[in-house]
Amino acid sequence: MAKIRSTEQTSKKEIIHSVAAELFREKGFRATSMRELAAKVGIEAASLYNHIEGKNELLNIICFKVANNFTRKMEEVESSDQNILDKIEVLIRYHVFEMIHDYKDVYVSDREWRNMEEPELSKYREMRRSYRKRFASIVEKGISRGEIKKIDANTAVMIILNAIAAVDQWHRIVNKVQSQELEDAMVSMLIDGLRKNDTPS
Amino acid sequence: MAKIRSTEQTSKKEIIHSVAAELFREKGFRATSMRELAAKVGIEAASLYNHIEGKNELLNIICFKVANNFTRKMEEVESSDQNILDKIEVLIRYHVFEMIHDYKDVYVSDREWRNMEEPELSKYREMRRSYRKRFASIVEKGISRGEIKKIDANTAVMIILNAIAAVDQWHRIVNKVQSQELEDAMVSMLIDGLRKNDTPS
DNA sequence: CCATAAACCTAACATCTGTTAGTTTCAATA
DNA sequence: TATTGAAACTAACAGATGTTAGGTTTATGG
Repeated sequence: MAKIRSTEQTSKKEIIHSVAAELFREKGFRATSMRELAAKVGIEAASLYNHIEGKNELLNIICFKVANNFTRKMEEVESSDQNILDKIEVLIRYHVFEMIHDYKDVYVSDREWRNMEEPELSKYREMRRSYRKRFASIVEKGISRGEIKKIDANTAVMIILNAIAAVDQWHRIVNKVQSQELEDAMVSMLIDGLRKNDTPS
Repeated sequence: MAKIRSTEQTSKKEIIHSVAAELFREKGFRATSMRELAAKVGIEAASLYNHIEGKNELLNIICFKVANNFTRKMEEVESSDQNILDKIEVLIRYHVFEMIHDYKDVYVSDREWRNMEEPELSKYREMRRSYRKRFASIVEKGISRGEIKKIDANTAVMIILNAIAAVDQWHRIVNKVQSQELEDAMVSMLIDGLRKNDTPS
């Protein structure tokens, strides 16, 4: 049917999405042009539109894919019967895992979501808000049960999420340090930061 | 000399810089147009050029102002004779302080510096790299002295800096929680996360 | 081997971008 | 009151942007 009907394993559409995520991460959504994206894929800009709807769609798909993953995990954690600090540890480890295995998309969804347009923008904002709220609820339960030191739950969640969140140097560090070691360091610092000090110095 | 020779206290140049920082923070550097900036200042786009050199200059000034502040503080801390955990606490408190009192600029310098052009871009990158390296050196000394748990120093610095770094919700949280309370929560979580557990559970 | 249709191309559009040129305005000064 | 000069304006530039229109290539199924 076409020059390359459907490439070996990954379709051209997938390639475009992957290259787009890479460029969005590297230069930002606004700073990435369709001509640049096309060039990196190996075709002309106009040809992109045989595979995708437009530039905005590329960003939308990235953002909602990531948001859905985290929402799904949150539901799983909420319905488990672990104690609070274990729940938080599971969430932290999941963030690190996603960061390592889906780096480009997680980074882009975290830094470039503002560039979405309505109505997707509002929907994404709401998912983000909801996730943080549910995370904070877990922390608050931990405080009331005495497992977690008295601290503002929203602040704690903000600290945790940002600590893990997108860093341009993340992948560089992953290559130096073992990813398992990184995950443990993250958990160690953040969980110990939450834990109530039974033996204050 | 002119319609408004020099406004009450703040010059028009200062107003432009302030509005620019606000827009850059809210929408990003690339997504902010000179016409939009001008409209918010209350003049035409071309009139901006009576006060500033261009769009890039606006970003350069913001980024280097912030970078210089942190570099200065780092020198101060390095030459003090506090113990390691106190040094780190001072740095964390300074980050929080800057974040609260110079929110827009700190946020922009953290998220939008990529949009600078050479040679400023390289210079800024180097300042950033240097700051993190010096921070990591402090952490490493803390580890070798046994004040800090064994942890990869670069990872720890990355966690700390990102935990504090630009959050869109930062100022909203500041309004709810007392800023002093926020600072203490930050220090509590991050310092306890570093501290060596003498009494492991 | 021909019809098909996906995938590519070139050309162009309308709009937005940062910036410059040249002109006008007007309060302060001489 | 005439001169001055900062600060504003209008108009326009040159280039980049996302996207569309319309024609061409190419591999395949009948």
